[in-house]
Amino acid sequence: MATIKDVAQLAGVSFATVSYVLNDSMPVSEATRNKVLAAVTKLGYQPHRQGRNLQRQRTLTIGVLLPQANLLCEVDLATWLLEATNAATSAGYSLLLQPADSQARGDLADGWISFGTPLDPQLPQVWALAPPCDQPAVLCDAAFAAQRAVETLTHSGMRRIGLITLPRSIPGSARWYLGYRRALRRAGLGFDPGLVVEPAANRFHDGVAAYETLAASENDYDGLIVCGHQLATGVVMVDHAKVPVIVSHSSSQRGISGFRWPTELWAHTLVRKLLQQLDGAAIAHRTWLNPSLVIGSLGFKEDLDGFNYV
Amino acid sequence: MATIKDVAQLAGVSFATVSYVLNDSMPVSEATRNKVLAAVTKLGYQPHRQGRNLQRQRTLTIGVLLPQANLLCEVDLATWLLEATNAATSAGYSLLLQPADSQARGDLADGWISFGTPLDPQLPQVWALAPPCDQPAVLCDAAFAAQRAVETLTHSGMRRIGLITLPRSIPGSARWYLGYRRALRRAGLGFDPGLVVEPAANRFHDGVAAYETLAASENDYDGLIVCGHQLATGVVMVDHAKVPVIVSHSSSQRGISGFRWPTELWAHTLVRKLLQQLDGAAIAHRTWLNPSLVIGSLGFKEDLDGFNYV
DNA sequence: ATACTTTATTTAAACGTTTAAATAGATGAG
DNA sequence: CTCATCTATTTAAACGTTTAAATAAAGTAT
Repeated sequence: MATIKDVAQLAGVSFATVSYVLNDSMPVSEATRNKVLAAVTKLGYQPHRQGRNLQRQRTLTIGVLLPQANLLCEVDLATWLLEATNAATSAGYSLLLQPADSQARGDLADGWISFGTPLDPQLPQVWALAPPCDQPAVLCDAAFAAQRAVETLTHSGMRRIGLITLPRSIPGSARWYLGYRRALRRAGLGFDPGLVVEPAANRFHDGVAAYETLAASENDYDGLIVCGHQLATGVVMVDHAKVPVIVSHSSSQRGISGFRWPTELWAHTLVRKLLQQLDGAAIAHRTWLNPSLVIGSLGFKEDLDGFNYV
Repeated sequence: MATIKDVAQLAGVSFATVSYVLNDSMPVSEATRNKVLAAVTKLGYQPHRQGRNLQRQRTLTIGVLLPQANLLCEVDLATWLLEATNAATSAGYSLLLQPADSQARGDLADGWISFGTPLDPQLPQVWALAPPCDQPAVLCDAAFAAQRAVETLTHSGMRRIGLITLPRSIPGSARWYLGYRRALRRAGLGFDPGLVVEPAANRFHDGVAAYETLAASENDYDGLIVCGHQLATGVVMVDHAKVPVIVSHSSSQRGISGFRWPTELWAHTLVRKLLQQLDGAAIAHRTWLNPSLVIGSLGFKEDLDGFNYV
């Protein structure tokens, strides 16, 4: 592995000059610059991260605090990580994984991000140590989705909207409920507890069970919202498409309406914001990213005329 | 952030002595050792990773090459990463994420691992640069699962076993097919192409379609194997439980038999092996981890007496 | 007591880089 | 021709650690 000294020797200059060329931190004559660059390419020289960091007091690394369990069932952690990695890499940084409950964060990274939204009151307790409070707040809110779903249905004339929530043990579940209630209030509709079913767990057949509970009850509903990928799969399986259904995750599986979560954009934005913050820029206090509703082809669009959401 | 010099000063010794105490690399008298340790705890000193690495030529970091798409549909990348992180952290290492197609790997990490199995011939082409060929081979093979599934069914007297494979576009799909054919051969059963259906894609309703194709064909089958989580969900949804079914992923959703993939153990073992390799130990050429078959309660166990797999 | 060994500690060099300060070389003004 | 000014380059210190080599202090054999 070639060092800066090898480059300097080959180019016949001092290694400080090489550094100046590479960092543009001092004026260098055209002639020497060319000599240096030639030597760099010839040797395939790449600056040594550790050595550079030692001086600059920068690690060129972004830490990711990884919770022991996937906190956010709206978004796929793998996709999120991949996109965060891409964003970091293209800025010359790399991503360092650290368990959220581990001790030493210290000087391993210049800044820390975490996978999760600070909105849910349940979330903080998952972090053993203090949460990364200086993380730029990029928010992607399930309450928005719930609200949007309700609005979509009420704009189309529905008045009694059923909700199959996530079990309350799941972080983030409260946001769905919150958005649902808020939207009902704003639409001037009353809240009927009989229209809300909370499944026992977040699995396929819990969705089926919840759906059957709702259907068997005397509560009539003319629209339905289902949270959670697994639950929704179960519901869609047994649903008779009598009323419009909106699920938490758009899926190509069937023509059901659902949300597309901006996972990639979210990760990307979070990393970019952090980098800006590290550069000393004052960043926006909060950035909101909204899931978008994808209208399906099945049992909904056909029933509703004048429907203009995309 | 306290440095080793601060500790040395407080303890009234040279900073080399501090280093010796902390690394046990030279004999130190009991008295000074105590003085040093007291100073360390008092200042909350933690050795600076970068500085240490510079000298040791070790980064104390393991790189993970992250493919742009999840290669292995048997295993959840998030779980894998989390466990790998835990394993690395407990050994004092951290995990660094790098896109598989990025250029500079160089000196960012002491060793590299990747998510994927080197068994499938399709896999290498996903890596833009050379695959991390010195990665310890910890293998978790879908062919084994397929084979085991066939054996389980044939041991119970089934003779005509249907297979809903993964689409061949998906890396790893070939392993299922391979194991299936191998097991048939070993069981002395002929191969009937009519019993194998390859869905168009790896989605819920492709599973449904594949199942219906198989059911509608004139080919009778007395057992069924379904690969892929999504496909299996679809199949299970429409299956009438007439014949025993084994799916690729055990799931608590319903009492269907399926495999549990040792994701955590896999990640853990891979990291441990790499660390041993870095320490200069000669490690086993290949380590095999096998998925275990979880027998479900539905439509299978009841039909088969004398069933002793767990 | 002197020389030799052993043990505990310190000094100093090294790792690969950046960067402040020093120096050399050229240019221009007096 | 000398001095000051500017520019291009080099020297050397620094970052936080490890570790080989040097030193000091003590113990043991002669």
